[in-house]
Amino acid sequence: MSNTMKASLPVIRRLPRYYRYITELKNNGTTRISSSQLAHIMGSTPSQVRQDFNCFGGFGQQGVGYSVELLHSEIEKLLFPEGRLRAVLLGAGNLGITIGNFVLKESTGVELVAVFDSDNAIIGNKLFGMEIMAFDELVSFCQNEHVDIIIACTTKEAAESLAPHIVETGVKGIWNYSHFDFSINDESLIVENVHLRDSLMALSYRVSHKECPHMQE
Amino acid sequence: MSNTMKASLPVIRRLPRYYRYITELKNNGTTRISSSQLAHIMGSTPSQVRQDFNCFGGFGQQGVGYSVELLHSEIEKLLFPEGRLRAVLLGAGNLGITIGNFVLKESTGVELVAVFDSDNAIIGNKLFGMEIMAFDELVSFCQNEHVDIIIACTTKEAAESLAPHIVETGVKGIWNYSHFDFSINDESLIVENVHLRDSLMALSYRVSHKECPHMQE
DNA sequence: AACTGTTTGATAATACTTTCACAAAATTTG
DNA sequence: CAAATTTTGTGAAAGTATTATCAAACAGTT
Repeated sequence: MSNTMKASLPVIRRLPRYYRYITELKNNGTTRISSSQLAHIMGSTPSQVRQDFNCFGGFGQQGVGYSVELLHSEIEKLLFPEGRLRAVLLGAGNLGITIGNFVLKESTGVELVAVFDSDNAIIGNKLFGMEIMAFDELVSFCQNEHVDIIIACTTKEAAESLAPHIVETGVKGIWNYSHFDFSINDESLIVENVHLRDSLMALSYRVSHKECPHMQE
Repeated sequence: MSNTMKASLPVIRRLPRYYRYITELKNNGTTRISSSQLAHIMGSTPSQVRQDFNCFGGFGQQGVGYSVELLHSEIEKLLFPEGRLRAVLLGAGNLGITIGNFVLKESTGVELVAVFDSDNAIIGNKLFGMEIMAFDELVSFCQNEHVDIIIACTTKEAAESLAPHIVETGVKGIWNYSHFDFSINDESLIVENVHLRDSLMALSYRVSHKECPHMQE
């Protein structure tokens, strides 16, 4: 116990899925699970399950398996170590409203604290019980209100024009739905892209070239 | 010219981004680009650009570089070789409407041909100019109307109950927004997951553990 | 028409991820 | 209470993906 190797990105990406299934198991009343059972559920291998958990110190017990309860709480601590993250939404259009709703209703670890838009016609309107603010107010708001992440649901152009000010806001991450790629290596700023168009195109390619790799995503 | 090695998933995932930037270059009036210029734009390396394009036969010219026009049309052919794919939307809720809108307005390679939902209160209503159909009609519709992909924007439960019928529909792929993992190894059926919650959690982890890998997504 | 500088395509080297294999630890059984 | 069984943790091997290297190909120049 205590192999302090750093988690790689593939491991981090699997963590939420572990969390999803383990939460389900916990709600089912399952108290224990082995790496092979979990691998079966996850569609991976027992080795990978053990290797993955070992990145974080390995919370299993030899000969016994893993305690569902412990796994759940440990992974939760990994995903949300400092309580809920404070997020602001940029762009109150169709997509922005949907994502905002999603964060409010379906996300336990993130709370939405403000909404911004560039459209004067809707600035000042209420959305999710908050007054929509103008983009000019973004930097000072983030600085004063300790915002952790920006959720970018704007057009490519809006995102591009906001990009130079992002560092000033002091946020640590961007959940990016815009077609703009925030400068990929700003160090200290983590960008998680959700490029819907790219995802759909990748599907299109794979569907059209069926002999494609059998790798699971 | 003609190194027929198969494209790996990471390469396929980069294709849409190449396409995005190359479309931009084309619209800018740029006619030629070198692997190093393109790598700079993409945030990758010249080696990777050349390696990637070589998976598809390599459409550059030594000493000269790549023709933007040619690149654009070749990648387009790779992404959408058989014209537009026919898609149906499952779930006409908040998310479904947003994604449906996105496909209709922002996607060139995919067309939306029908919408389904389980809620009797909205079945029969018009959405995007189409009448919302019941889930029971899904299989026969897909069989008769040659549907290529299903866009799943339903609840986990709805997706789970539909899963056993998916094979019957004869679709080739699923663009999955539901919290349900369609059985990962159905062979012949390609699933592209857009797990918003997982993506947000991964961001949360990375933001909270800033010493995390500097790998670009 | 030869020379120079550039840039690809292909192969080799490096780095990263996943899988394998087995010793150590715990439980169960005779 | 020892032997058999289970199952983790870990280090090594195998498999992928990325980056570096370099010869061959082309354009432009004198």
